[in-house]
Amino acid sequence: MAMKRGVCRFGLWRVHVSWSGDTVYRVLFSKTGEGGDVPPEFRLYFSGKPINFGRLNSTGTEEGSPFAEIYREVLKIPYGQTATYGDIADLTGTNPRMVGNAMKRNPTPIIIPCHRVVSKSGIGGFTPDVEIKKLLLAMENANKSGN
DNA sequence: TAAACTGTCCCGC
DNA sequence: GCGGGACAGTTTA
Repeated sequence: MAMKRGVCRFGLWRVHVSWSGDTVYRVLFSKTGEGGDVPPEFRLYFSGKPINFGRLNSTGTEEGSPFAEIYREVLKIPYGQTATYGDIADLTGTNPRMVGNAMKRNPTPIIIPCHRVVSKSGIGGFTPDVEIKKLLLAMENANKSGN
């Protein structure tokens, strides 16, 4: 199956998705770009629907990846809720620094909801821009309970 | 308030 | 192929 590439709008940002069928290979944020198809889950999610991406597979989460266990725990965080780096570190038997590292290396943000992992005393960080994280959390918080 | 701790990836040799 | 530095945090002194 040929890999497709599409762009979905999220506020001022554009979400570039490389995917094929029900597998997502890469999710990137930028301020430019348009056109192409993205999986329907993305359009629903960015339109404010409290959906999950359970149908979609994403690369980087398969066994063998050093961060697989961390990603697996992050995937369990429900829509509209957050966990701290320390929580994930505790669950996976590593340390918070490692969790932040794993989030940064995460090839498919949104699907792996790294924006739901926050610092114990703040929002933490986000690549390429923490502003995206703030927007995502605000959106989920506004829609999680029937709006 | 400052420093140690941690595991992995990336870059330079 | 190997070694040093960097990193989206937390805890302790």
